[in-house]
Amino acid sequence: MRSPPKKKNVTIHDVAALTGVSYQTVSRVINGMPDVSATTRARIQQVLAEVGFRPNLTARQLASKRSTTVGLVTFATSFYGPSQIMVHSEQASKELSLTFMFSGIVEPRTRDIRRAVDELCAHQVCGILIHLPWEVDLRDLQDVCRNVPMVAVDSDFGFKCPSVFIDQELGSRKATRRLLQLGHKKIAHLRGPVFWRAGRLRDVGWQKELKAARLPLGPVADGDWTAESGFKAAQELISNHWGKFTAVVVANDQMALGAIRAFEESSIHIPEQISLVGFDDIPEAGLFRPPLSTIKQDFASLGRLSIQCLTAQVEPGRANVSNHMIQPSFVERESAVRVAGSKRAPRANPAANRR
Amino acid sequence: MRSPPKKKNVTIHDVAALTGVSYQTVSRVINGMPDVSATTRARIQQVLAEVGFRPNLTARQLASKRSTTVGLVTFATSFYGPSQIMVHSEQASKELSLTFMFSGIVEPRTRDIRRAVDELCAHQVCGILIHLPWEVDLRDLQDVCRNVPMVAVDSDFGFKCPSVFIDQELGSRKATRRLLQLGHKKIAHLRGPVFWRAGRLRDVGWQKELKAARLPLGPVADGDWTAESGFKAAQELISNHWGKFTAVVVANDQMALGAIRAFEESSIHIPEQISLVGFDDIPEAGLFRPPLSTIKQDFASLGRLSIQCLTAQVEPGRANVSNHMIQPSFVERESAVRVAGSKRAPRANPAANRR
DNA sequence: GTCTTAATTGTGACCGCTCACGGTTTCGGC
DNA sequence: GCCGAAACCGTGAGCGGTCACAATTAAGAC
Repeated sequence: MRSPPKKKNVTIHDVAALTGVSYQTVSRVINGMPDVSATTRARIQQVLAEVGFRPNLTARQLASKRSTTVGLVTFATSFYGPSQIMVHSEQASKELSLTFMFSGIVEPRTRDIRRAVDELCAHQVCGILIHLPWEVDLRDLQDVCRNVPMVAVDSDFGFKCPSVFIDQELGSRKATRRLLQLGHKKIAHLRGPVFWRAGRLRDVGWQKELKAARLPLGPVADGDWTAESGFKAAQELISNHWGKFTAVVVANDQMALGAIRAFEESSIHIPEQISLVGFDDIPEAGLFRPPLSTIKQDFASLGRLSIQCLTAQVEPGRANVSNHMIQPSFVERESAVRVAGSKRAPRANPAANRR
Repeated sequence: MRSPPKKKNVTIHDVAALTGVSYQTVSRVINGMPDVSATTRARIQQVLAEVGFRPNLTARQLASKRSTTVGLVTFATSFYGPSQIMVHSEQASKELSLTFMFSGIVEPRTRDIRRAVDELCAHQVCGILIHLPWEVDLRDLQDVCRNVPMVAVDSDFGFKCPSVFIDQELGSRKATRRLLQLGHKKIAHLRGPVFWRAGRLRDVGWQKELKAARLPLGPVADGDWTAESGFKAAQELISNHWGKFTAVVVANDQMALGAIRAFEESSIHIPEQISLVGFDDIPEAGLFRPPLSTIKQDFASLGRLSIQCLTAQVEPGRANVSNHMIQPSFVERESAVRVAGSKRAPRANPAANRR
């Protein structure tokens, strides 16, 4: 499991010997410090390149007590959101030339999370990104939090912590609102799991938007984010609540795919009979039948802001517990149309939005 | 960018002082070494827990010249395959309690790859996993390869290197073969980009299987893995090659989704008129309309084998340039059926395979 | 020419830990 | 009562860097 003693790497002492200067001078040119004459600097630089010197970052980290590594702990990486977060925060850290350490956890139990955080801390990361899509109470992790800079990425633990969110509730409201604009009055909801933050907040958004419009809540069915669960939930809606809705807000695009299939199997036409809007805007959403109107989350910004929020804690102006909030946007396609018998025609040319 | 001097962490010297023993003794109990009396061991262990001691892995790594970190460099993480590889190799490394470092690259140019590898080496990883879906010639990276253990994950550079593959060609042959079994004689191919290894090999597999059956190659159209490109490619097939195929092997499931839509827009029924088989078995494939018959790749095994292959290089029995090959499997659903006017009925009950 | 100052370069200590030994005890055996 | 082997515990060095100085040299100033 552990690698054996390495074949020797070249060290600054080696190049110092080769150049006939002291190791400190070599260190200076490596770090671009002043106080080295142009000629020796050039000489050293040449040797550096020749021997392919690569600084030992663990040694540097140990000596300098500074780190250029960030860690991410996350969960459920097989889903679209978490995996997007992973990819984009890595990219963002790369842009700032930070190395990226990743620790996935299988079950969001406190001890597993603590283990992941500990592992990262043991490696002396300069900060930790945490994305926990479930709503878990991590108050007993608060001590760890104070020990190392961290930011919650679209996650909410029981305690205050610098964080950056995508406004799930707003996204869901936008979805519902569009349906409202299209004249729908009876709007159902295919929920994600409500012990997921996103699941709960999207549910809340749907509710609030309907309440704001002084409309009753439509029927609800639950899923688990998968297409299969969307299929089943839609069947449930059909058999138990048929006639009680003309549109449905679906918690994510995969479930929407399953739902579309369920409606089709019951010979219910989308969007003629039932309008549908999804959430996520996965790359395939534009090629569903019909192309799916949905809510787009800007994960690239999320990643970038998260890293910025982290580095901000580390640099001069101390930890301003900032709470960024990113607004998702509505993407119009063809799965949601004006309710039958309503006046205005649906806006937008959906064909342009296939992708 | 770099974190400032940390607030002091507890070190083995601290706990040594607290317990009244030498740092070496503390080190011994931390590492579970013998030669410590049960009583002092217990005492130290207690203090260890009390102060929440966390060994500084960078220091340990530096002193011991051993590492427990593996690195992955990869590309195009937004696609299904690469992201699966990322997730599963992380899980596999976690199972062996190795820490996972990740370095994505934006463009598979030699210098970018070299930079990523260098970064990982600088962090003294004990080995590197490389997944490069493009076919790039990395022979001038060979020197680096010799410096640190590495394994190619479903990738082929210009030089010999321990590696583990999924047999793309076989997968494609299996897809084609099934279509053949169903009586199809004119089989088209919606290719992925052929500068991707998987794209090329799947193309080759399709060709070889047809040749083995002494059948002519059907028409071909190219895509770029996206659903949108599959849509366009299928349109091309329809307008330029209609009548010249009764089935099509599609290079991945996303493209298949697009293709299905294209056929449907032209009022061509799947599978009654055209049979289709995809590649990847993405979680949604079972909810396509019709549910997609496809080829499943076992990424979990790929990840596990990759890590094993890495650690094998590090441990006793030296680098046997092993080339594992994982066989993908055919998943029967409903998008491929017996060609019209052919005898036997299609096998398997597709409904059972929805997910 | 000597002194001051700035520009270079070198030295010792140390980061937190491991490694290879070197000391003490303890205790049974004769 | 002495010896030797366990069993236990401690010491010094060093991993590959950085940091805070000290030391040397070069360049001006008078």
